[in-house]
Amino acid sequence: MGTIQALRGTRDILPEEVVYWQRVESVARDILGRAAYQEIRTPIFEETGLFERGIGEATDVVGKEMYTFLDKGERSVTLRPEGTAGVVRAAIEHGLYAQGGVQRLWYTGPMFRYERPGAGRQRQFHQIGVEVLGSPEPRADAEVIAIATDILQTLGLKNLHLDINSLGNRDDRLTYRQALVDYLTPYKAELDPDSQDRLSRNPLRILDSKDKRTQEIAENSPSILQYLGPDSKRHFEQVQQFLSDLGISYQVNPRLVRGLDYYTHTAFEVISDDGELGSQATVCGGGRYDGLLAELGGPDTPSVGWAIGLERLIILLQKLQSPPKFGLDFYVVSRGEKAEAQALLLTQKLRRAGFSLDLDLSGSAFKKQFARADKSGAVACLILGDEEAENQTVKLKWMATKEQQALSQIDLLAKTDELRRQIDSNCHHT
RNA sequence: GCGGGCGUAGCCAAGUGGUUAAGGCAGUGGAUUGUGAUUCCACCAUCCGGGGGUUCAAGUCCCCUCGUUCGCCCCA
Repeated sequence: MGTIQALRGTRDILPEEVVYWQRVESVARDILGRAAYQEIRTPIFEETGLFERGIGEATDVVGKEMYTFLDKGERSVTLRPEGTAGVVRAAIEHGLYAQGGVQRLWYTGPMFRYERPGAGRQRQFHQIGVEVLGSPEPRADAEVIAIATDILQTLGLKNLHLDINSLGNRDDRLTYRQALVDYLTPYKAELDPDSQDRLSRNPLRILDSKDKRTQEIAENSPSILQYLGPDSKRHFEQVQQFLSDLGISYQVNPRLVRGLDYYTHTAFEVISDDGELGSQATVCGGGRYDGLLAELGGPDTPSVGWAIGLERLIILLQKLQSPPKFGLDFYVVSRGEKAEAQALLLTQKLRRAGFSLDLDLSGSAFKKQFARADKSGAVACLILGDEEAENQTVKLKWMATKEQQALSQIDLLAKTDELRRQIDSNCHHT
């Protein structure tokens, strides 16, 4: 068009959609607040090395999806591709772990990954996430899952399921990895090309290949669960027990592996069964990352967390609910120089008194202004014309009944309590 | 990064080589300068995402490009 438009993979969230975002944020804020989680805000860009060390250089996220550039001081900086690394960095930097046992934190904001955009996948996308630092206990795993479940449920989402798995500790994983490679190597030629490549690079990921033949082969592969040591096994069993106690249904999916290197023990995903999201059906993903703080130079601090993909969540929400309505108290109609001036004043005064008012600024004919008043959804209409301006009065018209009364502007402002009651009783919006 | 679909006004959308690019919704102005509906009238794309090419002639064919969408990869 010759005009500038939003970059590929970025988009504007227009007022109509923003109401959903606000709803998600307020539900999450409320639930997290009651669970004693504190909000943390970290920078949107960080030193590149943080992500290389934290997420893992072998991962696709780090290897090919980061927005990395040199700033004017020749530092390599990266737009954060996820939230955990920054939160952990901040926790170490400020010694948050030292302030007694367990730190419960949450965050929200934009993340950046250079990848092919699609439905529910943007280059700039948004997450809300939690991190519980300092508890090795399975109860912590269960708590964060329960909170995620609560948020999604409160928002009214349906047709979601929870998959969980355990990746064990470092040793468990190494042993298993070898066993898996041993099993798969004889089939190498039959695997799809991607998986052949992954055999040496990241064999666990072969387990959730979409290729049919690869799936058949993976079907009979050894399960990670058979390779968990006694402690890992016990941890995983306890997490499951707690989830059952909490009434949260889940399924164990031994093929669930996550693409970020820092995960240990519990890994989980909340997945939508609706078709809306296509192949990007994971709404929430997370797990335990016991080694990450130490990896980044902090003290040994077992931790667990998750992130919800907001774009995906909101796609589901929009299919489910009509947008929340903004309840307007008054629509102000005025015509004539004096009346328009008085209307402006009266409007401001009523706004200060706590009412919501839309002042028609078009200057068009009364008929048009009334038509707009009708569409605005306002409970009542305030009308000022030459006559009212002359007498310092105003007409109050109830939209639902079309009843109309004249009263002095002073009276109107004097009886705001009564007005409030009348509006509330006339109010059909929720 | 790879493979397929799509791209006409704010939105939906007809049009498939031939004069001035249907229609609907929304919007704007008006039907004797003050009342929400309906109706009526007028206006609302010098242009079909952008660029190039083929042709006497292109929104309609070809190429490139941008965007979008589906699948793969990966992830939330």
